[in-house]
Amino acid sequence: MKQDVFKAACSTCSLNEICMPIGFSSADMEKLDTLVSSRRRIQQGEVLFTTGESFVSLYVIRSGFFKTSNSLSDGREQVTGFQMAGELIGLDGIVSERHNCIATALEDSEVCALNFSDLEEASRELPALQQHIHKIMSREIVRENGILMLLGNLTAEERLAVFLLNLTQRLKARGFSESELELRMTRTEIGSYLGLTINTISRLFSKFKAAGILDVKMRSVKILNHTQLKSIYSEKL
Amino acid sequence: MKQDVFKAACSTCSLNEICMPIGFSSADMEKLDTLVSSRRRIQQGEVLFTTGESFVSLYVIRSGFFKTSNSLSDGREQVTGFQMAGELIGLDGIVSERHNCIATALEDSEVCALNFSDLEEASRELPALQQHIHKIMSREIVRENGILMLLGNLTAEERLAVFLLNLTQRLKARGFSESELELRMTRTEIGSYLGLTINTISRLFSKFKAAGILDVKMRSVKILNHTQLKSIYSEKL
DNA sequence: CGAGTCATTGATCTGTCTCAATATTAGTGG
DNA sequence: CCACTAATATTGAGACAGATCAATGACTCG
Repeated sequence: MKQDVFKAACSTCSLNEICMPIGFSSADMEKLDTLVSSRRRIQQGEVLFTTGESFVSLYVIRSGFFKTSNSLSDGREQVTGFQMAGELIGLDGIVSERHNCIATALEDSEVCALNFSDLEEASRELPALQQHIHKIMSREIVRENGILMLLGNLTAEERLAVFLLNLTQRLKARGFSESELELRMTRTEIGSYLGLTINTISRLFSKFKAAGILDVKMRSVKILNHTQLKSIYSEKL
Repeated sequence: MKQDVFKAACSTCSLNEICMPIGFSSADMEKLDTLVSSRRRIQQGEVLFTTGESFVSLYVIRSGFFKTSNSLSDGREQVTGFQMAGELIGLDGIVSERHNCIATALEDSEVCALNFSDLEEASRELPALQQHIHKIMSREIVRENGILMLLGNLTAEERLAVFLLNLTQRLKARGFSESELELRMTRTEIGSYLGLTINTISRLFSKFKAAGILDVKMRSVKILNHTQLKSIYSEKL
């Protein structure tokens, strides 16, 4: 099962998160179609936008996988999120009208650009769209709250468990297996996201493997014991 | 200099962040005044809203000081932010229509409740308001990105330095001294926010004091050497 | 096949936590 | 105004999770 073979139909595609909030008439849908100003293909490793660039559009991932990150002047980076098909990137650019992070494709991807001014205009006429935008932004705030909790309170083991469960849950919502996944990111990137080092991540994978919780072969991960993985952190959350 | 003696006039008051984005006619301003459905006084230690409560309004802090936090089932809490006059709380409630954190007053405070449905309705007619709301939400996302960076990459010393500089900067923007401040939160709360323990915070204050950077007497902090405080982290950010 | 990137694993080190004792402050009622 | 109590803060000693350093192994791609 691969993550890069999504269909293009709107009803099943990545856009549905933003295009299809409940309560949309087909007339509304037509209006929405005009918002998608362009589609872009982004190759693995390519940067969709970067810090400081002027902000024009939000991007919905149509297919593929991205990371968002910030970098410190000493070269280190902080990964702030991983996004998959159907998810939106670029919200952090609104406040200053400049992008505030780096969005990098972790596999060959396709995105739809949504001109933000147009989106604002359309949302004035479509309350359902307006509400949807607010909810998406609020959801991002809540998501980041969750990571704060993770970085502030959880042990390395717990963090990796939460990370894997979150990934598989999102994949499941997209119709993929919840027990097998192909990691799109390096150990270093996972580590940065979780506030840990590559060594610790690697050791934890080995540990989980030894405990019979996972089967890990490089980027391919199989969850053998879902219950046990959950129990690693579930007493706390 | 105290933080609880803000004037009530709209032009200088806490509301100006949301009420006064650039480009507002006085007719627009009138419409905005109707949005403020109620004012509430919250005593120190009281909870303004808590996780799970149904979300109706955003709150602008008119005077006082709040913390927002989440709690884990084992009793520990993660402080996700400290808010002062003019700042907005409650954005995390939009997505699920339930509040997603606990907002606690750290001193006697006064807030203005903004009914969110009314706000959405008004923003359909006032593009400047609409844009302002989007920017406020985006700013919150960027703010949290900054904390992720802090928790993921900085040492304890650097975290406390960033924390103090951020606080004084915000106080300065409100007309207060940038070198003297009265902490409204406990060491434990600072620790939770920065992903550290009370012991570490206390030790750091002592260390900064010994180094001549700060003068600390319980909750009252004086910054003696701003440059040195900045230099603790500035090479990285 | 070779070079480069990425991952694993061991040995050691260190920053921060934990535990515990003590000091300071704030609040309460007599 | 003072004693009593609870909450908060400081500080030391020791422990430990995760970092760092370094060597090796595995995979990828031209």
